[in-house]
Amino acid sequence: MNGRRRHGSNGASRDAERLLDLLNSLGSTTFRQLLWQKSSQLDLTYAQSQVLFYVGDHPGCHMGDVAKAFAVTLPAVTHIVDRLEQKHLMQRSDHPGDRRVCVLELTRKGGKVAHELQAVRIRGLESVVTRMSTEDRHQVIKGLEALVDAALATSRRSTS
Amino acid sequence: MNGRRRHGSNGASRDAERLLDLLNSLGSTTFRQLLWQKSSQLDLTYAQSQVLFYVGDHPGCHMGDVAKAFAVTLPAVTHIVDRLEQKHLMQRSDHPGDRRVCVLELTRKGGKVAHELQAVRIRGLESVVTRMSTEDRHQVIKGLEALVDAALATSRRSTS
DNA sequence: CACAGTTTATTGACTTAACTATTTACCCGG
DNA sequence: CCGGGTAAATAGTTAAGTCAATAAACTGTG
Repeated sequence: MNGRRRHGSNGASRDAERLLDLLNSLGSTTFRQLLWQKSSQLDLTYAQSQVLFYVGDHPGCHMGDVAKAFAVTLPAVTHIVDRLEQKHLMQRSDHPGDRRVCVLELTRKGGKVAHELQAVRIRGLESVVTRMSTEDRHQVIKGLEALVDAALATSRRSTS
Repeated sequence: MNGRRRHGSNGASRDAERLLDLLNSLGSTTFRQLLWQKSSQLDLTYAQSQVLFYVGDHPGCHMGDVAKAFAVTLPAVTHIVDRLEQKHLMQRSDHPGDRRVCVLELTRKGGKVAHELQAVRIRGLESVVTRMSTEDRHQVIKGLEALVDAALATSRRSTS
């Protein structure tokens, strides 16, 4: 059924195009504002918020871990952590056993801010999700899971 | 079937959380590299590529249109267009009938670069999409369409 | 132990991109 | 012709990213 299946690449190409369009819409104005408007109100830039969340989820991580997670160089991380430390949201500590490395942790205040920010982001998404049917929600979640899996598999293959 | 449907908001909240996770994965390293690595090879930053694509899709647009599309201020657009013009990828022209406005267009070279970049992006996504089942592809596309629609509806409501 | 090499992070100098506030140029309505 | 509003540019600042060089500490070999 459903003729025209000889070249899978033809369908894949059209799907890829459509998907690119959708991802662009997603990355654009509407969504970014929905998810990040609160950050600027708290005097946090996008990059600072990202690092705040990462360290919140990975307490005890090193500078290099952050750099790898966001695919930026170490000096970039140094600057961002400097600023988060100035705002008393994050703390560098010594690593016992290797005095070269920094151990990163959120301060109590940092934890509170991260939590609050996450709550706002979820509420923003909720206001969108409640406009969707149960079916559509299920579809987008399942679909994105498959997409992310496929992307990870692809990148693993190409980097190994 | 599938009890626990009394408060829709409970399910919506969990869906929103899951969705946020997925969107974060999408925005992170893997995907950004897949879609934007070629830009830096061509000495184009993320912002410059975005504006290049926008003007390619909207020839004859004004500076203010670009600013609105990306939700940035006009001075930001001025600088980016300056740089694209230096690289001979874009051109400002006079608007006949209103000499305040700039009319933007890609040069022939700019059109070529935009086309090439788009092709690379699609190929990158193809390499991911071909790892997905037909069903999953359909699901993610349909799901994202619903999500984008819902987001646009939400933002229209909140800004009006 | 000593010394060479590697790894981890910081510093400095530079570019790009964003902002606010201000200025310039122009259109339009009285 | 003059004032109000709009489109873009300019000036000055901050943030984030790059590369290159440096500092400090671990590691492993002679």
